[in-house]
Amino acid sequence: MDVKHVGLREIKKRMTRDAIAAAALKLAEQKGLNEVTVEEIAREAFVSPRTISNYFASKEEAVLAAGDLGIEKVLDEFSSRPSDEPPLRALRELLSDYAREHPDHLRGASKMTRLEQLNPTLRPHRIAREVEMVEMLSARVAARTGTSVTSDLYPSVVASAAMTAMITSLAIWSREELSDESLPRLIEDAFNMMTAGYPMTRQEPRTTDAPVETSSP
Amino acid sequence: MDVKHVGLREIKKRMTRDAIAAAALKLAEQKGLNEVTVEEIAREAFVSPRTISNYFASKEEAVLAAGDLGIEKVLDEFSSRPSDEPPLRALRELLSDYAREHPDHLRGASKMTRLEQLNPTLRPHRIAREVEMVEMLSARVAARTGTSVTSDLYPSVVASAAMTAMITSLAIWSREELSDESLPRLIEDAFNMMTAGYPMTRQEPRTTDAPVETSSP
DNA sequence: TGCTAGATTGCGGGACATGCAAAAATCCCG
DNA sequence: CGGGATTTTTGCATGTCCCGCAATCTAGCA
Repeated sequence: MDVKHVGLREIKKRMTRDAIAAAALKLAEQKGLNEVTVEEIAREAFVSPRTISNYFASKEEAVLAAGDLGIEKVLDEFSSRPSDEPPLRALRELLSDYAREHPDHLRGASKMTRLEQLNPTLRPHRIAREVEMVEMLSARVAARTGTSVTSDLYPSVVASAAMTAMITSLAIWSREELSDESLPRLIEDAFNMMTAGYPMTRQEPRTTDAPVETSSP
Repeated sequence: MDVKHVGLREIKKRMTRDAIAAAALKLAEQKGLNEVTVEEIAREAFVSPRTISNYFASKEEAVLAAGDLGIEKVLDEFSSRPSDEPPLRALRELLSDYAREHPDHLRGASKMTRLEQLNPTLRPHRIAREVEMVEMLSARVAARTGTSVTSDLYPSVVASAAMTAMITSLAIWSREELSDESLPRLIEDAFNMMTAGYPMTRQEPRTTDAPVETSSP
């Protein structure tokens, strides 16, 4: 009586939800989110405007739902790792692996970043979602290390570092239009930088202003 | 012709702005932000509702403006430091000093955290402001170290780490209702944890659950 | 098939953000 | 000191949005 019986109900619910999100994203990409009304989204998704309000608190959240990172799984994998392993090492592995295995998904998520620059209204909501992730991750880190989220710095600081590694890697990867293979490297670099205590990088020869190579093969 | 002539105009502008923010904060503390209309805020601040829209894009931003961290100055001080000093060391000094010298101001900012838990609508906006700070700081770090915000991980990662140190310290300091003197220590601890490469802290004796000492001298 | 719980819809009200133009306040220079 | 120029404040009107409520429709199950 809990999460059992994934009946047609739940399925259809998720379908309409996805339909709404997809419609919102599509229209936002076409015209810019400000020029899109919920009524249009409703038509595009074959639902009533009222229904949209039932699923999302705002247009923004609808759009955001379409470009989700899908990292929840990573969280679970993290928890089922040997707990004597340093959290940041585990997260480095998990996140770079994730980037290796789902580049397409992350391409989608980075499209969202573009959209965001075009529609500033999206920013607050997207960032809020990130912070939610950080909080969930903090809880797991705390559980793993026997520390407290409310009174110890450690879990939040570590979780935030991991998310930062992911996000800034994604940002650079997207801005520079790099290849799929380079994202995992970026993520690992970011984590390494952190676990090395943020050494001042007297510019490495390549990163400064000369592009690695032309990105297209 | 730039920032000169701080005429009566500019002064009054800032005054009304502050008045609006203060009014919004006061009412939000009383009734919860959702139960407060812009019209009420307008009455409380002796302005027209329309004027509020001239200054802030939403109620939320008005409230937020009242609990600002006021770290802009720190940014400037950061830029005028010897640039051979590692950024995180400089920021550790600057931010812990800031906490030492303006605990009252930070108390105010931490009140905002409480309000936020009561009014979830505030979260996105507040976090967005934090990210703005990170971006400004990233730019300064980049300028300092000769790296690029758009193509190097370093500046964003460092800036984000610093802001994380500040924010999580504030959060714990506020939740645990610690003394004024313990905030700078927390901040320094956070930075030290980072520059030490996030060692797994098998709980240090004091931070876990025993308060440092009674806060009153 | 028929009953029940859950989902969708329509309607209506309250609130907000924004453009525009008029009115008030401030500034600057003669 | 005074009057024109500039900026800020204000009122009004419009379009949109969010949400509560009640009615309708649909899936689930006996």
